Amino acid sequence: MNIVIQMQKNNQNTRNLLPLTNFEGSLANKVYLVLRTAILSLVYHPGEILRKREICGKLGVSRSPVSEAIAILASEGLVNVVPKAGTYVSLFSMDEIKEGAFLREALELAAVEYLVDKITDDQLAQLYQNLGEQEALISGGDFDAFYVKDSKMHELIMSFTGFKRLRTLAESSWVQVNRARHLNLPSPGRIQETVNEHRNIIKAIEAGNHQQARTATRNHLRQLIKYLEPLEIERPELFEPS
Amino acid sequence: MNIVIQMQKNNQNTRNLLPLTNFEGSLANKVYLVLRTAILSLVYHPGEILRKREICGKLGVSRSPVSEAIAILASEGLVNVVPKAGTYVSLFSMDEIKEGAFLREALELAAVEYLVDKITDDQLAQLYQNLGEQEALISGGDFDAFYVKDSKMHELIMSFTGFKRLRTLAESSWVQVNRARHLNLPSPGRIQETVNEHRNIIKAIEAGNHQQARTATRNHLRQLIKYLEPLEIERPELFEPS
DNA sequence: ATGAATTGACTAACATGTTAGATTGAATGC
DNA sequence: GCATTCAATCTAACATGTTAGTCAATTCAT
Repeated sequence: MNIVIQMQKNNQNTRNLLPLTNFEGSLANKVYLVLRTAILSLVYHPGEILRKREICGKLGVSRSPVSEAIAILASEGLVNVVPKAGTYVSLFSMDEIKEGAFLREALELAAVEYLVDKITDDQLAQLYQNLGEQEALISGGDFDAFYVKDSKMHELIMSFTGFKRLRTLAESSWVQVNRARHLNLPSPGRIQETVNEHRNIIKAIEAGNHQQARTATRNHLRQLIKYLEPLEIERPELFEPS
Repeated sequence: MNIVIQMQKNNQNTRNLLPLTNFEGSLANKVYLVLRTAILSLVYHPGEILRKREICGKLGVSRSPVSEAIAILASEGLVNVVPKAGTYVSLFSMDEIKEGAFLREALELAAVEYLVDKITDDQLAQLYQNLGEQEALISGGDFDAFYVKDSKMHELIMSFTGFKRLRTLAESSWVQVNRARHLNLPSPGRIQETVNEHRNIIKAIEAGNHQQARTATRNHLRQLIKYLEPLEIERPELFEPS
């Protein structure tokens, strides 16, 4: 018995958490970002219990900032707090993933349509610059590097509206989709398709065509869901029973 | 000096906070709802400092739940936490109000468009039922009662999508607009117009007309902003300097 | 073997003590 | 009279102690 407990402790202690110094802001905010990163990259598995004391020890902080961090994670839906019992990493839920995709689509469609009338030449140039960098990565097969550029492009579009909370909100809505994305590797041909979809969006914005911009954006965002839907059958243990 | 302080304390102690028992959930959640209600109804004025100790005393709780409540209010943008200095009720910001309106429009347009294809007969009946109740209130001039029905209708639309977070998110986005709304009384004729706009939305959904549903919803949501824009000039002390 | 009851370990929630940084306003120098 | 300094006072942030609810393993009765 003692041996089993010891093994669990070892497994958890050797778990790979980023150091607090990688992040900025209050201690609570740093802890929040550390935990969020760990949950999104599946270092903590869906359904797993989150041990406050272990986190305190590993990060060298007291329970206050950890509690505050967990409260924020709970409001985002990344963890599930059971009063007086424990905090658990949320299981995937296909309903929540679909809702996240819906919210993201709602926000991004509005952003794109807003930009159709208001985008500046400089902003357009930045988008094309980013698109060029994406193209340069097509043949390399470096999915991670490509994904960074991909995210960056969506961030650019959000920030160009000038609405400060929009980006945060979109990312927070998208978070479950983003976590699920880590479960499967993208197919090689998908990168080329993605770049084409991105180009369609930018061109429609440039052309000032509302309807086309909406269609291109919607089409692009709905691709990912297609790849995620089979996961519920392939990895049922990570999903909420429905 | 002592007299002045005493007067301030009296002013604050007689302030009208709802009792904790009006709300449910954890103590922290109750405190959050008490404070949120007070801020939205302008019991606490924009720019005013929020005294934790006073709140603790008045509600009979310790600082922990109050701190957690304030953290959530801060994430919503209703208060402004200055580290090691103080927490202040956020000033109005026309930019934030416009952003709130943008986000709400994005979400509600998506919801309405979603419902155009998926609404059930029973749901439509509920909307018409609500619309009838609105009509009954037109002549009475009871703005508060009408506003309850108005909010209820938008809630219905959001909930009919089946997306659980959508309603919360829309309300949270809208919160600054909602607070600003308390600053001016609606004009009597506006109620009739509002009901007409609501009817247009429902009819477009019923007709299954995407474009018309979008136009009707957008048109309706953009009315309120027109009434709010003059406030920045009429009540500059409540707004952030821009 | 099986199911209910119980107990003990674990946890979040809450209370309270401590620290450090910001603000304010009075005292000081010019 | 006016700017500057500096100390008293305020606050959020953080640490730690306490309480009470939950859960799971084990025991005990059947």
